[in-house]
Amino acid sequence: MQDSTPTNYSNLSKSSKNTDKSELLMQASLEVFLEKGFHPTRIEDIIARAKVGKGTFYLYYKNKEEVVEKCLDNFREQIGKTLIWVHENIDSEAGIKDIFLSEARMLAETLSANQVAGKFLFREGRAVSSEIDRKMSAYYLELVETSEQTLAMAMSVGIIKKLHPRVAAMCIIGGIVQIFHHWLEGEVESEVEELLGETVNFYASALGLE
Amino acid sequence: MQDSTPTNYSNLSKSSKNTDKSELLMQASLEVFLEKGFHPTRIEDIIARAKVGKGTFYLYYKNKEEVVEKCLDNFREQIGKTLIWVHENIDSEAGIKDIFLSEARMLAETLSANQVAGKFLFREGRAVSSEIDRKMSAYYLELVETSEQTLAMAMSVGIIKKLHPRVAAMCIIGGIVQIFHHWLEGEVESEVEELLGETVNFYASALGLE
Amino acid sequence: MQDSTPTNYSNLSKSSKNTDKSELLMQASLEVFLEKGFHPTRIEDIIARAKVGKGTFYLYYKNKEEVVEKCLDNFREQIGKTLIWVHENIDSEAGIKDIFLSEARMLAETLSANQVAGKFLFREGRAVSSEIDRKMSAYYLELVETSEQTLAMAMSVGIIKKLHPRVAAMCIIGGIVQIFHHWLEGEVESEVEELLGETVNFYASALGLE
Amino acid sequence: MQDSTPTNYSNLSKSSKNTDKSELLMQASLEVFLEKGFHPTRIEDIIARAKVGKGTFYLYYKNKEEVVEKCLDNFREQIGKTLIWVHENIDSEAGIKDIFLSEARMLAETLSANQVAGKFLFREGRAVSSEIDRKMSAYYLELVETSEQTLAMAMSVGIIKKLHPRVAAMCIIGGIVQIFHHWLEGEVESEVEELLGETVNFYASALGLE
DNA sequence: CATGAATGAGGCTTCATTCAT
DNA sequence: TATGAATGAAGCCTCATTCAT
Repeated sequence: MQDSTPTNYSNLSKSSKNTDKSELLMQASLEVFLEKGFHPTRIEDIIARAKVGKGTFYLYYKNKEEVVEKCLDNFREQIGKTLIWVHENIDSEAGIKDIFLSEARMLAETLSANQVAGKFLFREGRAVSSEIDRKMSAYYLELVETSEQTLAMAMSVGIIKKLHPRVAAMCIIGGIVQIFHHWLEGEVESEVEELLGETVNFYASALGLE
Repeated sequence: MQDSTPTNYSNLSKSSKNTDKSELLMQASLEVFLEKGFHPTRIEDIIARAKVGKGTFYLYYKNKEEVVEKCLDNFREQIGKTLIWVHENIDSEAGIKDIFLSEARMLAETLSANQVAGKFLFREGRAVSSEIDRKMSAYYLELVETSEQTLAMAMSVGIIKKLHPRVAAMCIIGGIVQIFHHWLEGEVESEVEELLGETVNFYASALGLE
Repeated sequence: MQDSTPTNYSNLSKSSKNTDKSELLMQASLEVFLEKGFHPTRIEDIIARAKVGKGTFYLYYKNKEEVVEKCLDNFREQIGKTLIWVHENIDSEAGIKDIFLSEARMLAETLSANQVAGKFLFREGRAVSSEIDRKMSAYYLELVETSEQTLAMAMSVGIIKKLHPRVAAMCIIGGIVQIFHHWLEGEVESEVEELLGETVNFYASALGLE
Repeated sequence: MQDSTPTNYSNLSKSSKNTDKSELLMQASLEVFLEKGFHPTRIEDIIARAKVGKGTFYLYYKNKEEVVEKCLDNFREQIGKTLIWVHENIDSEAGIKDIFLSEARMLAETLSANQVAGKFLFREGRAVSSEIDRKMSAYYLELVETSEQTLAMAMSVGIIKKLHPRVAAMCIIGGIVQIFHHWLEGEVESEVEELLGETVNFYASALGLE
C-alpha cells in the first residue's frame, strides 16, 4: 500500500539517463501540444522547450506522432493500473455507491497526476493520426464493453435496475468522460469531492441504488 | 409540419449558383477530411474531389480552416433549428418522456442529414484550430448550461428528482454525445428507435420519471 | 536525309512549353553536375542555373536521380538512332574500313551533340545510384554482345581474322569508349578526323584488314 | 620468386596494431561502398561493419573520402609494384607475346588480391570527389603515356607494326581496363587463362606480332 | 585508445497561395 | 469566373562530427 506509485526510478542510474531524456522530451512535447495544439507544433518548439538539440529528439522518437502514441500507451496503462488496483482493493463490506466513489476518486487522482496528457488526449488525440484515432476508438469501445459486462452482471443478480446494459454503459462512460474533460479544462468550479459525489449520485439514481 | 426539414434552400435562384460551388467545395472538403483527416488533407485533395481548378477553391474559401468554421456554424444552426422546432411543437399533453423522445428523434434525424459534418466535427473538430476549439468548447458549455437551467427549473417545480443540476446536465450531454458519436461511427448495432428509447429510459430513470 | 535530326519541336507551341521547362532543367542539371559533380550538386544549384523557383524542379522531376535516368535514356536513344541510321545507310560498295570510319564519324557527331551528357555519364554515371549503375552495366554488356555477334559472323565468313569474338568485342568497345572519353574530356590534341582514322587503322590491323 | 607477392606486411610488429584498425576500417569501408555505393554509405554503416565505435573511425580517417584516397594510393602502389616486378624479371629470351602474357598474368593476380578495391575504384572512383577524379584521370593518362612511349620505341626499332602510338596506347589501355572490369564484376565466364591468352592474341594481332 | 550520446548545419521536399491567361 | 503553372517559405530529418567519459 505504501508503494502504490507504479513507476519507481530509484537505483537505475544508467538506464534512467535514457529514460530521463525520453521522458523529458515527452513532457516538453505534451506541454507544447497543449499550448499550441498538436499540428501547429514544430519539432523546433519541442526541443526549445526541452532545451536539447534538434537531433536529440530524433534519437528518442521517430516523429511527433510517436510521442503521442507512447503517451497514449502510458495513459492507458496508468488508467488500467488504477482500475486494477481499485478492483483488488475493494472493501467487500462497502456498498456499491461507496465502491463507485472510491473508483471515481482513484481515477480523479490518476488523471490529476497525468493532467497534461489527459487534457491533450481528450482534446485532440483523435486528430493526431488515423492510427491514434483507431487506437482511441478501440479504447473507448473497450471501456464501454467492460462497463457493459459489469452492468449486465449486476442487473442479472438484481443489484441494479434492469436497463439496456450497453446503452447504460455508453451513457455512463460518456458522462464521466465529459465531466473529467470539463474538470481538466478548468471549466468546473465545484470542489472535486463534491463533483465526484454528485456524479456518483446521478448514476446511482439512474441505476436505482436507493 | 409540411416544412419540417430545417434546411430549405429553394427560392434562392440567384445566389444559388455561388452557393452551389461553395456547397460543392464544402461537401468535397468534408468527405476528404473524414477519409484522410483534416490536417493531412491538402487543398489539392479537395479540388480533386470537387473536380474544380486549384484557384477556384480560393474564390470561395480563405483556407481549409474557413471551410470548417462555416461547417461548424451550419451544424450549430441545424441543431439549433431542430431544438427550436421541437420546443415550438411540443404536444403539451405529452408526458416528459415522450417529449424527450421526440427531441431525441429529431436530433437523430438532423444528425443523419448532416452525418459527414457531424462525424468530422465530433472526431477532430477541436484539433482544427484553436479558434474552432474555443468555439466548440463554448458550444458544449452552452449546451450544458441550457440543459442545466431546464433541469434546475424542472427540479424546482418537482417534476424531476432533485440532483446537482450542472452535474446532471454534464452527465446527460456527455452521454448523448457519446451515443451519437458511436452511432455515427457505425459502432452501434441496435436500431435507432431502440437506441433512442433506451437512452431516454436511462435518463428518465436517473431523473426519477417513473 | 534533310530531316535527320530526330527531335523536332516545331508547331508544338502548347506541349513544347512543358518540354521546354523539363529540357531546360535537364540542361541546367547536367551542366552543374559536370562542374561540381553529381553528389555535391544541390537542387538549389540546379534551379539557380535554370533560373526557376525551387518548386518548379519538383514539378518535372522527382529528384536529381530521375534527371540522370531520363538523361541516360535519351543518350542511349541518340546512340541507338545513330547506329541504326548508319546500318540503314551503309554503302554496300564500300570496304569494311570505310564502313567503320563512317560509323565512327557518326558516333563522334552524336557524342559531340550530346557532349555534356556524354562527359557526365562516362565520368560518374555509375555512381549516381545503383539503379543507374545496373542500367549502365546492362548497356555496356549489350554493346559488347552486339559487337561480338557482328564479329563472329564476319569471322565465320572469313571477312576478318579468326579471334575470340567476345574478347575482341570487349577490347574494341573498351578502346573506343576510352578514346571518346579522353576526347570529350579534351585530353586528346589530335584532330577528330585523324583520331578516328587512326583508331580504325588500329582495329583494322587487329582484325587483319590489310 | 619466393617473394612474388608484392604486399608483405610482416616484420612491422610495432605499427601493425595501428595498421590493423586502420586496415580493418578500410576493408569494412570498401565492402560497404561496394554494396551500397560510396555516397549512400554513412559512417554509421562502416563502423557497424567494422564493429567499432563511432569515434574510432575518426581516429584513423578524416572522412570517407580519405579512405578512398588511401585506397587509391595503395592500389596504384600495388599495380606499380607489379609492373616493376614484371620489368625486372623479364626473361630476355622470351618473345614479346610471352612477355605480354606474364605481365597480364601478374596484373590479374594483383587485381584478384585487391578485388574489392579494384571493383569499387573502377565503378565509382571518379565520383568520390573531384580530387579523386583528378587523380584517376592523371593515372589513366600516365598509363596511356607510359604505354605510348613503350609502343613508340618498339615501333621505331621495328619490333611492332607502325601505328599511331598514342591511339594504340588508348585502345590497349581502354580494352584492358574494360576486360578487367567485366571480369571483376563477374560478367565474363571464360577461364582467366583463356581470357588473358585471347586478349594478348588480339593485341598481338593489332601490333603485327606474327 | 575507444566509445556513443548529443548536436545543429544543411539539404530535401511539400504545399498553400498567387496571378497571368 | 475559372484555371493550373510557378513560386518559395517553412518544416522535416539526416548524418558528419565532437567530446566527455
